[in-house]
Amino acid sequence: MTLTNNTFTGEYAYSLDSKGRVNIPAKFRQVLSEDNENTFVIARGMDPCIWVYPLAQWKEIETNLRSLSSLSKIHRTFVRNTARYASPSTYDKQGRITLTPSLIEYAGLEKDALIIGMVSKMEIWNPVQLDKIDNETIKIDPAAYDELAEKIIL
Amino acid sequence: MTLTNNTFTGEYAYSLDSKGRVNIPAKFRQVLSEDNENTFVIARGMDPCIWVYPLAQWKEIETNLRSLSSLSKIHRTFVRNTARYASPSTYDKQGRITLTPSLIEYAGLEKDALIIGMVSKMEIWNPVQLDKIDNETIKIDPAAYDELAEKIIL
DNA sequence: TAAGATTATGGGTAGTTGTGGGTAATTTCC
DNA sequence: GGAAATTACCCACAACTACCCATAATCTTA
Repeated sequence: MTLTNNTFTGEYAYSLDSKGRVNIPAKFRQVLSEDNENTFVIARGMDPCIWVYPLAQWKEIETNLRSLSSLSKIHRTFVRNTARYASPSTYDKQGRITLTPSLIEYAGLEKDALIIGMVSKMEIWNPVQLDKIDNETIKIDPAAYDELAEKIIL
Repeated sequence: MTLTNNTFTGEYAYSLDSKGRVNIPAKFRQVLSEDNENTFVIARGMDPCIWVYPLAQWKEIETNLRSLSSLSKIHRTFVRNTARYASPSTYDKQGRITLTPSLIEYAGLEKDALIIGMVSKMEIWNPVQLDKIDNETIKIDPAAYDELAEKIIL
């Protein structure tokens, strides 16, 4: 089964160990292209979860961030909020990355960690927290979905 | 784990010692290219913090400053305020740079120093002061912020 | 189904990193 | 020119992290 490079789908349940390590699903590692150097960049998600980018993907974001001049306050704030919580993590021989205490706290992670493929990146959730968000999602304005329908063909 | 050269991300809590020294995060030192000669240039940030540039990066800024005509009052003021408080600092065997009393005072630094990767430079903050700024950030135009996010984070 | 391979999880150890302080060289000032 | 103060360089220890190995669980394949 040869899936597209650097494309992540599916849901995996792992545990966070006492040293702050979580496994990266073997299937995700298998589709990683060489230029990612076995490395991911973990960052704060927009929801209370951790975003995990393949290194190459993150580098593109970095390039965009570099183009923002620090003379603008909103630029400074944006760069700070984005870069501040981002940190690279190479997976070990067992296929685990180490999360930072700051991100573990942000995502409210305890023993269980749910990893979700988000196509170009992945998310790490506390399963309990995700359930909560899922229930709220039902309340999303149907009109918003209609608007989306014009952009995405399902 | 080889991240892009001269690119800084993440947040690190260190302490300022009695001699005005702070550690430069090991990860930041590792990605420094040779031509920086283990040297940074520290300067006043636009926010109440210290900006720390790799030497090579600062040299580019100097070039840009030179191109600003002194005929304009705004230019003169800008160049003066930028150059005035800038000073180079080479890190010692333990990886620490020495800050100037003037900059320590400007950033309101005491015992704790928070170092933040800002991609092409880093910032040194008094954590208390940064918290304050963070709270003010909420007042930033959310629409402009979202627009930026959409443009930068693919 | 059984054997081998792969995957998930836990823990030990050596090397690295952060922090404090000491000493010699350099600069400043009277 | 010499004393005091400042700066640059060095050493030492404690805490932490990256790397390695071991074992258990799961999947693959013959």
